[in-house]
Amino acid sequence: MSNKLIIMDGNSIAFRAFYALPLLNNDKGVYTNAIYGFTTILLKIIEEEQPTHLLVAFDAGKVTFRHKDFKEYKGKRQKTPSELSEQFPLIRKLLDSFSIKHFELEGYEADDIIGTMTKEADQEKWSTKVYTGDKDMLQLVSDHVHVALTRKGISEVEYYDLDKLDEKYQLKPEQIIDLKGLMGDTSDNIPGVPGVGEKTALKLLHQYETVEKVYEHIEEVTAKKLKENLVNYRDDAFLSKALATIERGAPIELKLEDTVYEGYDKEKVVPFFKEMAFGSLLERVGAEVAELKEEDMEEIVVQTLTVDDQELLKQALISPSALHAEVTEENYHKSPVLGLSIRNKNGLFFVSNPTVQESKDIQQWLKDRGQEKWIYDAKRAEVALSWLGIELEGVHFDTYLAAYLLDPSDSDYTADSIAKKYTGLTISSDEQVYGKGAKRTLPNPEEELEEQVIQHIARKADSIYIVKEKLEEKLEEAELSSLFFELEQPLGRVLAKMELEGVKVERKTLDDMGEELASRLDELTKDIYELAGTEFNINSPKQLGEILFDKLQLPVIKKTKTGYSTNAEVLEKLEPQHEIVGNILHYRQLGKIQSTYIEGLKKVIMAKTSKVHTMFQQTIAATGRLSSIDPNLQNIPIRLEEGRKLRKAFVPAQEGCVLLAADYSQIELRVLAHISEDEGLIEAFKEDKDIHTKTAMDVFHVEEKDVTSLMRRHAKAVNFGIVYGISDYGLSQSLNITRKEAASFIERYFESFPGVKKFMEDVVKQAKKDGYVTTLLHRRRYLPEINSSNFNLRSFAERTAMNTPIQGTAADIIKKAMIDMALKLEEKKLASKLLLQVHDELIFEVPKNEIDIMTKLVPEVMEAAVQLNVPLKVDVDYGDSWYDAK
DNA sequence: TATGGCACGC
DNA sequence: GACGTACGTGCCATAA
Repeated sequence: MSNKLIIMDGNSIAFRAFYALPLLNNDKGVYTNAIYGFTTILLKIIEEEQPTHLLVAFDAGKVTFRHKDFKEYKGKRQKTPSELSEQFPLIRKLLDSFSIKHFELEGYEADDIIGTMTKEADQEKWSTKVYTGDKDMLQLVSDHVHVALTRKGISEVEYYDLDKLDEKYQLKPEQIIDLKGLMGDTSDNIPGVPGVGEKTALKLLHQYETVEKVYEHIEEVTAKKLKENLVNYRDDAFLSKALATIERGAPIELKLEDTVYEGYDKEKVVPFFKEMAFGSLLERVGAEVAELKEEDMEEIVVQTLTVDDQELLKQALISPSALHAEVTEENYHKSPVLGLSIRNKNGLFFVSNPTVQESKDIQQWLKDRGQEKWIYDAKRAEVALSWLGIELEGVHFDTYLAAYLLDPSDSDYTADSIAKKYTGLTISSDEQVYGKGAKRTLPNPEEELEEQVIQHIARKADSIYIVKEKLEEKLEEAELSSLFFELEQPLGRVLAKMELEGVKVERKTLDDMGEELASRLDELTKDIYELAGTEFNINSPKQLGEILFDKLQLPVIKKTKTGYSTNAEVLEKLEPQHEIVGNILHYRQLGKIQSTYIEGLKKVIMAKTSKVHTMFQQTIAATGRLSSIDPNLQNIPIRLEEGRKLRKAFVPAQEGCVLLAADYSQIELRVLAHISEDEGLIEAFKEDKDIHTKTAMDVFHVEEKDVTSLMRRHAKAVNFGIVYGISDYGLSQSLNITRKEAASFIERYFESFPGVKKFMEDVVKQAKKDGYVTTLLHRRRYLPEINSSNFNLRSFAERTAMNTPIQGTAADIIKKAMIDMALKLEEKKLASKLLLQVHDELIFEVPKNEIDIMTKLVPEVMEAAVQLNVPLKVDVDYGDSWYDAK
């Protein structure tokens, strides 16, 4: 078998991994992100390359022979953050556990070790590949030696052989040194020639091949400034070239054969992964240890309730009890309930679906609000049971919502991970029991369940019973109890009723619109094919890119990582250049309406009732906002008339009703005025000024009458940026201006609203100190990256610190308003119903005889949801469809 | 089946 | 040493 050697540039890969991944730490508080990333790459290499020999080279010592020639070498480089340097010993330990050779040599860099080893390997004609993030290494490429450069992220790499190098730079490997000699390298503090970047350097090298030859022909260089710089910085050019040259004859005792790799021993790797808490990687190396199957778990005693066993029913149906309803389908509006489990001081009980349906005792207990229940995802249980005609009341504690409030940035609130996270208790996940993806098989709800499934369902109630106390304590500690008991849990009930009520959507209206769209799309398609001179899939960005930029030779504005960018922003710039572009934009617009909204909505209308029943997700957004799925009713078009017409299909379900929409005007900016106590902003809202115009007046120092529409548009975008926490880059994108200009807009905004500036500074400081930010109602969001040494991660966390109190408080307010409104409707015995929430807007179905009272009541209640130091303002309108309630 | 590009809302 | 920029949902195409 032929030899295959892989050499990893240890420092470079570790750096890459460190900066590509968030600062993970394991349960001991040790940072592990670089180790984790390093391990993923390593596993990938082992799997994909199947090397016979493996070596990891590290830098050693701060001073290398390069410093003798140039003491500023790597001078400007910031010192390695401690969060990373502390991970290096563990990376070595990782390699030891894999029985992989690693090597370092005092006074030399990893580059030189790699240079020397690859030279030997090349002579022996070993197929060799170097994994690194350092472009310099491209100088090592030869027939036998290839280089894999890490790209974005950690696992994406780009492979270089001689052909690829020629294709990309039209250079030979040895010319990489010349390239760097001319252009320098700021990260290593290698000077190069001022004013010479990659483009110029490549041009020179394509013409003259080497630095030496460039100087031999220096008189031929016509560009005056360039020639001057080349002449003046001649020494730097040669020095830089020397510094960039990788040593290929370092005094290394290591022999090629010493790097032999014969596979790793699971017995050694598994303990290390466990120590690092690399759960997912354990699975990847096939550690059976992680596979806790239901049948392997200790069997627990579960008593199955029957309709007649009064004695057992008496034990099971008490207060308080943990209750779990196994609702298996993702969409709980159309899911069976496999059964219930109950855990209390008397033990653990299971109730099959037929028993639930039959037993009046159980149903009575379920709807008795005096019988306290602890539950996981009460809304799911309530809605699914409700579709079966069974009521659920008396939920005192929902572990799902509690886990969300305790850490709203988490992405996994499955019952098993909550149990694991808060009590260390291991129970099976649904995936382990039912399988996932195509292999997911759910038990037939008509048939008796297997013991394994009953155990699984029972264990969930068991875990709820155990984890509840812990969660309750934690909520109290984090001052989240009232948010939990008075806001989030009651809101869950309100949402359940909204979802169950559903919204009527007229299929006929959608059909008609769909037909018209289809024929217009047909026309557009024909025109586009005609203009393109060929038929292609307009929906494929890849094919579209080829047509626009290869065939029609339109200028490339932006690239994505897979090819040309063809998004609306790009197309709008190209629109004047070719007739086809406008057609494509229009096609996209109509196509979106057709596929996502017309066809998408039709799929989810329940035939019987003509209604759609969304699911409001209460644990997704870290700011506290809701989201809506299946269908998403929070993104129905409104901006453009063609899409807005869709709203005509959303109508009252009941005869003699209208739809009423009430939206908060500028709620986020009012919240900002309140929190920041900025005088100018407060006054603007007290006087109910047009806030964007007011912003423009202050930022551009003009009178109201002199505010142009452009100024207002810019001011509006700045306000938008403040509300959504976008960066100067984001603002520059949305206004199509330079980043500098955007930054100066933001600066001028802060000058005009000093209170806002102070708030932003204070909240970031506070977040750095406490590690989290809060909203008006104490919602909390942790920002572990706010003290990161990584500029990007830190900046992002800082913007989040500024934005979350604003957006989160707005979310608190409308949630409170929803609860208040639900109470009001009940109290006043009104027949009006709350149907939808769209972040700052509530939609009701209102009988005509209640229109007068509701148009008054809804704004009143919404505006009084909380008291701020500026008024809240609500606009209201109603009509025969959502379209007409504008 | 997973991922990327794109577009809709706030 | 790298670099990517409110969020969430859902569609389509494409690669794996």
